[in-house]
Amino acid sequence: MASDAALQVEPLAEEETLSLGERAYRRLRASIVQGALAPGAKISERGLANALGISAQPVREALRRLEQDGLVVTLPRRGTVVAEIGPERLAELGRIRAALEGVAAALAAERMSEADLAELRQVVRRMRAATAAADHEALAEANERFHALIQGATGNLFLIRSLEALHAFDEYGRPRALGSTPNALPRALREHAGILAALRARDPALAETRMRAHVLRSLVTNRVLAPPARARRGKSLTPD
Amino acid sequence: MASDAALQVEPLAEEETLSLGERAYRRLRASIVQGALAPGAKISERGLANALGISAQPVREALRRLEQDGLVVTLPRRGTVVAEIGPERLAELGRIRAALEGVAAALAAERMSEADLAELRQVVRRMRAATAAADHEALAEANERFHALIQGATGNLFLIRSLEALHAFDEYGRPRALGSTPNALPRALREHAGILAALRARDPALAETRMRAHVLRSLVTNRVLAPPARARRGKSLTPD
DNA sequence: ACCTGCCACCTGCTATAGCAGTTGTCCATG
DNA sequence: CATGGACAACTGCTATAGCAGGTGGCAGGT
Repeated sequence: MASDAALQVEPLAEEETLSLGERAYRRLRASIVQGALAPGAKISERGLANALGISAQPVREALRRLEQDGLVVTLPRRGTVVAEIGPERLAELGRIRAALEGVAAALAAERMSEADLAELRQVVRRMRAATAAADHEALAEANERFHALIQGATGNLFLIRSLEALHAFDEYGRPRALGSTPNALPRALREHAGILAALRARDPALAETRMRAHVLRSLVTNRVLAPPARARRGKSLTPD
Repeated sequence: MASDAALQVEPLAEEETLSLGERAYRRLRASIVQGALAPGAKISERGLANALGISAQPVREALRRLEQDGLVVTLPRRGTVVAEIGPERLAELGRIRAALEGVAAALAAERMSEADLAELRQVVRRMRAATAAADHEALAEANERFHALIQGATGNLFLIRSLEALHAFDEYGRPRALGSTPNALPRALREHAGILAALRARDPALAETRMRAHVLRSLVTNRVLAPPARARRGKSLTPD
């Protein structure tokens, strides 16, 4: 009787098996970047603890990690507050992310396995279809997979963790123009294809350049970075 | 257990006012990058705790932060082990650091105050004297201050924290050739002066290029990066 | 000798309690 | 009325205790 049931493998609920500290970390991070916790708001370990129905240690652990991410700042024995993140800080983080994704692409060009390259080709193929159908949801998912594949191919934990933390800022603010220019989709597709080509060619420098330009351009269309007015001029010293 | 002997490291510093978690974090990180804790070594929260004479919570907190840095990896309910960091991983981290320091230099070129620029000039002046006198110790200290000033000028917590974590890897391995080429010192001085010039000129692109090249070159002379075989293929940072 | 199942021990993980600074309020005093 | 100081109520921080899951070894059965 029960033996049959014992053979059944658990459905293994997806993400409910995480530690409380990890869940608190993600939840708090989401609350901050989504604006539910306004900048400057005071955070109390105990307060948050019984608000979440858990103990104070996991909360403290989460706050420490958030502090390392720069999302909160805690003054010893005085309190913890949500850090102020203005548009300029957000732009800085975007530029940092662009640089890191560039390095990731360079490393991936050297180390990526053929299997990963094959999956990447599939992803770009899905992107092409989604672009033609203007399926934004599928496009976002494919885009996520695209970058995750490249980052994962590096195998560098520091790089992956850092980019994950930066990725959380993507939905900061968020009245970002959905109705961007109609040629933004095809352009992004071209850029992705170009990155894939560089990876297949095992050209680290080219992959890095293209990836970085892609991320920067995407940040510009999302209004987090200002359009490069004169930044692209010759890099000569301007005499003062 | 066997890690008890490995815990004996430097007196570290006179900072007694830091939290136990913070001290445990730095101490453990130093033990790992200095090789006192060999890769693959098992770390027990309780074991470390009464080896350090403190409770288990600060230790756990430190381990979580080290995990985010990629220095340890913990399998839930099974144990925590020191991550394997081979030469290739070290090279990756060096390239990441070069990219991040480049971004820091670009941001500093835009935001740096005149006071910071003045101090930076003083630091370069000290470097020049130390280079002439071949005073390695003063040179290292000035170098530290040079980079710290630039990073601090960005005011970006994420950037500063990440670079601090990466900086810890500088003394990983460490049989690095002290008797490097005799022209290494003047070259480093020229590079620092060049970076300073770009910062004074408020040229982000140039500052980034020079800073990144400087860090990469320094990593090459320290034997953590392989010399660029096809070095004349410039990594153009400005996308077209 | 070999498999098997149980059990002590280990691990990370969480909760509770209490310490030590900091801050704000309220009453006493000039 | 203004001012200062002590007390109460916070805060982050640390220690202790105990839970749940995983591992290894030892005994008992085949």
